[in-house]
Amino acid sequence: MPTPLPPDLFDELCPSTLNPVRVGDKWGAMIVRCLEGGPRRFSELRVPLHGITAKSLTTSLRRLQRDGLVSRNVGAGRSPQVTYELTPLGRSMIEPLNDLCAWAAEHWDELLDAREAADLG
Amino acid sequence: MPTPLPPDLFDELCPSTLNPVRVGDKWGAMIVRCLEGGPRRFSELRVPLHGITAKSLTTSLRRLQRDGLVSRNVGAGRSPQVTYELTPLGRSMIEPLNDLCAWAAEHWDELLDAREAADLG
DNA sequence: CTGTATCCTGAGGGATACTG
DNA sequence: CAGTATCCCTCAGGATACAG
Repeated sequence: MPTPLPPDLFDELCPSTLNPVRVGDKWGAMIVRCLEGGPRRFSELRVPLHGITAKSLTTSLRRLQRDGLVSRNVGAGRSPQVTYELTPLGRSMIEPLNDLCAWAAEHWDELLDAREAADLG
Repeated sequence: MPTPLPPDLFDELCPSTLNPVRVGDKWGAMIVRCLEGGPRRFSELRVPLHGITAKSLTTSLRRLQRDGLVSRNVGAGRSPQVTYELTPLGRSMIEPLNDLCAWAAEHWDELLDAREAADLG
């Protein structure tokens, strides 16, 4: 049962981005986390990852599919209806991934402060 | 108290690489893990990360320094003696990072199989 | 030993336009 | 709606040579 996606998951100042810890390509970890709540449609994923182009999202999704983390399911209607979903393997990644995100969130201020201090000196 | 570094930490087929899960830049996570055992010298780090050029290692180390994860210490001798060490912040990252590495190691075969199957079909 | 400087190539990834 | 096609540009990062 999907829960609503946040409107703006990707924000340079948001700890959930895992910045400066990037997992996979630029969007990989974010997409996995977006799928934690359940299957999502292509256009639905673009909202929280605001700024992502269709091309980039496609590329990242294909990459996750290739590694067996995400599955692609095509609906039966006349109009396109495609959902993406975590595979069991993908779901198994959620816990350690969220833990790393939690670390980033917890130490976010320290990371920003260190970076700011380094950029001054 | 530093323990010996493995001679070949970076291997495309080695689960410790976190491939296809890349943290930070190409070498960031590997370096952090190399420093888990204690302070290391520049040239010492190049061994397990075999293949890394001085330039790439410098770049990655500077990046980790900038984020406050690694500190750089210059020895007092006449000849250059530089060691790199995890900061408290860097050490706090070890646990979630190792957990993610453990996940990759545990599911390594599945990841490789999925990739191989995808590349065939 | 610990880097820096320079060159070079490929991959990442955004913008835009177009398609079934 | 869910992509694909094309263009283009930046940055990561390897090779090599050189320096303090």
